[in-house]
Amino acid sequence: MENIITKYKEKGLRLTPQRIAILKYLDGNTGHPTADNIYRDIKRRYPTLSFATVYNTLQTLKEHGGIMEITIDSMRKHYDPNTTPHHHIICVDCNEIWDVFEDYSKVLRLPPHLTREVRIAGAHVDFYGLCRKCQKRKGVKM
Amino acid sequence: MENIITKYKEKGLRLTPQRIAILKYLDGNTGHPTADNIYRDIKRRYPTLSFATVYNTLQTLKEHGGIMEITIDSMRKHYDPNTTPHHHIICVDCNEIWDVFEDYSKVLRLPPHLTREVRIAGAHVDFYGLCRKCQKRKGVKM
DNA sequence: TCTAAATTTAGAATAATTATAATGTATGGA
DNA sequence: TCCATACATTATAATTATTCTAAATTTAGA
Ligand SMILES: [Mn+2]
Ligand SMILES: [Mn+2]
Ligand SMILES: [Zn+2]
Ligand SMILES: [Zn+2]
Repeated sequence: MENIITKYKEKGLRLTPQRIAILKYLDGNTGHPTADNIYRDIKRRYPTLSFATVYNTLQTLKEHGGIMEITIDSMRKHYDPNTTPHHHIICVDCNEIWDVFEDYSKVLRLPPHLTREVRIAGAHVDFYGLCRKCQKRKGVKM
Repeated sequence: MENIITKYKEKGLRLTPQRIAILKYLDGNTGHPTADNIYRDIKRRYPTLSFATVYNTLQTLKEHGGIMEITIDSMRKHYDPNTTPHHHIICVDCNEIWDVFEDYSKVLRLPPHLTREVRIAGAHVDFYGLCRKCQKRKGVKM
C-alpha cells in the first residue's frame, strides 16, 4: 500500500490525491479493470475526477512499467497491475477475465521463417470459453 | 473464386455486387484487413458503397463462420478469412500481422481450478515483437 | 513562502462501430 | 418475363472509447 506510493515517487512521478486513489485501486487488483471501472469507483470519493486524469495516469503507469494493457477484449482496453508475464482466459459471454500463471515460454516455438521476419519480444495466450456462471445462465449441459 | 460465392449462396445469403466484391477481397487474403481496408478498396469500384454494408457483411460472415475477428490490435478489429485454428504475430510498431500455423493445442494445458471455472473452447497465441522493416527504420542493432 | 513545471479539469475532437429509416434489389414463384 | 416481398444497401445520425486542448490548479523543491 505505502510501498506502491513511494515506488512511484522514486520514479519522479508527482503524487496527487487522484493518482494515489488510482494506485490504491490498482494495487493487488486481479479484476482487470477498464478505465471506466476505475473512473466510476474513484469518482465517488473525488467527484471532480476527470476521465482524462484516469487515462493520463494509466498512460504514465504504462510507460513506467507499472501496469500492462490487455487487448483480449475488442470492446475496450483492460489494465493489469500484475506485470509479471502471464496469460488470460476470457468468458466469451460476460467478458470476465481470469489469470493464467502457467509458463508456456519453452513450448511456444516459432519456425525460422517467422523469427527471421520478426524479432519476438514475447507472447500472450488468450484462452476463451464459457464461465460457470454463464453456462448456468444459458442452460448449458454440464 | 466461384466456390466461395456458391458456398455463401447455399447458406441462404443473398448475393449482391457489394457482397461478392467483399467475398472476393477476402478470399485467400492473408493480410488481416480492417473494415476500413475493405471499404477503401471496394469503394473504388462501387463508389456508393457504405461503411454499414461492410460492417453488416462482416457481421453476417462472422455468424456463418466465414471469417474470424482478430482482437490482437487494440486500435481496431481485423478480419481473417482463414478460420482454421492458427495464431498471430503483431509488430508492436507498424501493427502488421503475420500468421502462425503451429499447433500448440497439446502444450497449452491449464490447471484444474481454471478448467473447473471456465469451459475452454480454444486458445489463441499472440506473439509480439518488432518486424524487420521497423527494426531498420528505428535503427535497431541486428 | 515562492515558483516553475507537472497535473487536473471541462469540454471539444476524433475515430471505430452501430443504429435508423428510407430506398433499392435479388430471388423464387405466378 | 413479371411481381411481390423479404432482405440488402445507403446516407445519416448516434454511440462509445479514447485522445486532445487550453486554462486553472497543485505539487515539490528552493
Ligand atoms: Mn492478468
Ligand atoms: Mn490469420
Ligand atoms: Zn461468463
Ligand atoms: Zn513493423
